[in-house]
Amino acid sequence: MAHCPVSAVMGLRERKKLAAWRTIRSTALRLIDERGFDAVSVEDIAAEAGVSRTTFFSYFASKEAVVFDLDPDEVRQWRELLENCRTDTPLWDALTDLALGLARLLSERLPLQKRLLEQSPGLCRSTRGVCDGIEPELREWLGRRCPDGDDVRTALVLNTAMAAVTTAIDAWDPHQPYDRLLELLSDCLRWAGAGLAHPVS
Amino acid sequence: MAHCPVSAVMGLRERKKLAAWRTIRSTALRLIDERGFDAVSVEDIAAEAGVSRTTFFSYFASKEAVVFDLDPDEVRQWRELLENCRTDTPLWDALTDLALGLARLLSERLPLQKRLLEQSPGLCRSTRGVCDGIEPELREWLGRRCPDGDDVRTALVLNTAMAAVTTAIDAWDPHQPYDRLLELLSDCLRWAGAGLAHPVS
DNA sequence: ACCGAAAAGCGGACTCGGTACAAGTTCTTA
DNA sequence: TAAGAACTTGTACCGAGTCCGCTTTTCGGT
Repeated sequence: MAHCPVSAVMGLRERKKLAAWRTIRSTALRLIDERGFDAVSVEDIAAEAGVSRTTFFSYFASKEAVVFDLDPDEVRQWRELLENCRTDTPLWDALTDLALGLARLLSERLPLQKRLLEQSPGLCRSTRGVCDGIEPELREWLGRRCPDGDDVRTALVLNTAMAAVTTAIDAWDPHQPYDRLLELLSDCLRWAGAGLAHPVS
Repeated sequence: MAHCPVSAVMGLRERKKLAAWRTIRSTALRLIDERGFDAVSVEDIAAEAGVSRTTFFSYFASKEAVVFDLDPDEVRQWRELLENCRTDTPLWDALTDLALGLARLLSERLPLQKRLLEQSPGLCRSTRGVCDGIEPELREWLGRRCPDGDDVRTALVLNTAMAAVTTAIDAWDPHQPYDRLLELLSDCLRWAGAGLAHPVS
């Protein structure tokens, strides 16, 4: 089997699993886009995707997760981004680069997610946001990078960076060009980095 | 009836309502403290408080709300804090004062809430946090104070301040003295105000 | 003191998200 | 090819949250 690259890397099982994941997700996004988050039940999604409700929950931990979870490919790329991150640049610059890199990575999915958020009140009230999925790994990365730093300060840096990213995504209108989002991200991170107590620079 | 101060201000109806609110809330906090958030159902709370499940939901919009909602008295004091806020001090200083004032206001309830959060995984995953209840009014206050400011920057200031407060509350151990929390709040707001890109000052 | 209106409380039925489990099916691997 | 792991499925169950029709309590005017 060594001559067949795909099945050498991924067995049939894994390939089917990924396919099912993507079928469920795309089905869900389509239905939610059509009817709104609250008007689509997990049953509907499962039925339309040709799986059982049980199976849906074996792929996604919650109904919101099907909107916000990252594709395994995206997770892989995000991990690469984290690993290839230079360690000699100042921390805040590194975080800014990561945020912009992530935004480029998600350029396909983010506009849709933004649209769904806007037209689904139930989704806004949800625990999760567009970029919450990456937080645990980012937190771990930060801990590795600042092993002997003040824990409170490290947590503050992370939470503030997340707040800046959230603010930028919030402020962005999905009808605007994607570059506008990158601009907002860059602005928000620069402002937060420079200090909100100072006047605009 | 004008000679009776209490019933002049609040009719029997209102007084009963407030009493019921406080009964439900204190019952809920006691049960949750004893058994943990996830092991107490709304039924349990309602039964123990001597009301029906329906009535519970007429007082609190969700199960989490019974933990996080502010007492009407606290809301009143918080509004006074907002109104009496000086308009000549720099914005970030005003926000810092508000945060510290709020923390003093909630000194009774916050340690308990923090304890409940620590021992109830279901509560952590919740949409709401300890200080989310005040956000809408704070946002409105901020809009009134900066009517002609850049919307994105204003949103960033608010979100960052909230992140700083959340970080401080997170970092605080309820077994520590309450002054330690005020210290953490002050530190986090100072750091965020000075800019996370700068070294510690 | 009484009456009609408004507000609050109640029980019950319902929807839906999420979990547990036991059985069946499909892939892997030795 | 057979044992066994991984995946799917139906069913039953729990609890949060909503809706509705009904009764009880409070309020304002007479």
